[in-house]
Amino acid sequence: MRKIGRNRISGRIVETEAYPPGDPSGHAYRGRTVRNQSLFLGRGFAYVYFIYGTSYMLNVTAEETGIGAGVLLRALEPIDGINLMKRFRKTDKLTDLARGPGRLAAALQIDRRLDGVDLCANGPLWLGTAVRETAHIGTAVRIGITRELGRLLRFFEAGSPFVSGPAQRDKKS
DNA sequence: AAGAAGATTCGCT
DNA sequence: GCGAATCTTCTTA
Repeated sequence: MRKIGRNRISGRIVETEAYPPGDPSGHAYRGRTVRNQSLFLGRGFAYVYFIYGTSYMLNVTAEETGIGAGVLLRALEPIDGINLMKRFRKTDKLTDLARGPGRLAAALQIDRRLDGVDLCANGPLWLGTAVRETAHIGTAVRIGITRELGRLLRFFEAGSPFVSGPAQRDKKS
């Protein structure tokens, strides 16, 4: 859920990737830095960073205070504020509004100012409640990383047209 | 102090 | 499918 002034933008999370403690591909692997300090805040905080000179990424922290770990939000199924998302994303195509982590952040107008926000509090960005049940959750390898390639730490709602990636194959099935 | 790599996206072929 | 765009951080000299 995202609140900008009087407007609300929201979507169902349909794709995530886990970056657990000790993962060499995770940003917390080499310890706390100025950039990644939000990862160590405790559970349920936002970790936002800028990458490739083009995109912001949004993570939800996932471990107790002092332990760096997070879950990357990779795709949303748009629910509220669709017209606003279309404006932010400069496209009218529903399935392109938040399919991919950089697009998701752009659709919700997320930048560094939201780094460290408590996602379980009354603020500009938070985790809401499910609007409906999730279909079967598929499992696959993570996208765009160069280490720990074999681990099945990407999760997505099977069959959803709002999920990113080449073929949404469920490696586990 | 300089260079390379990075949890990506977009436009063009 | 391929390469450019473009900023921040970490590594190496």
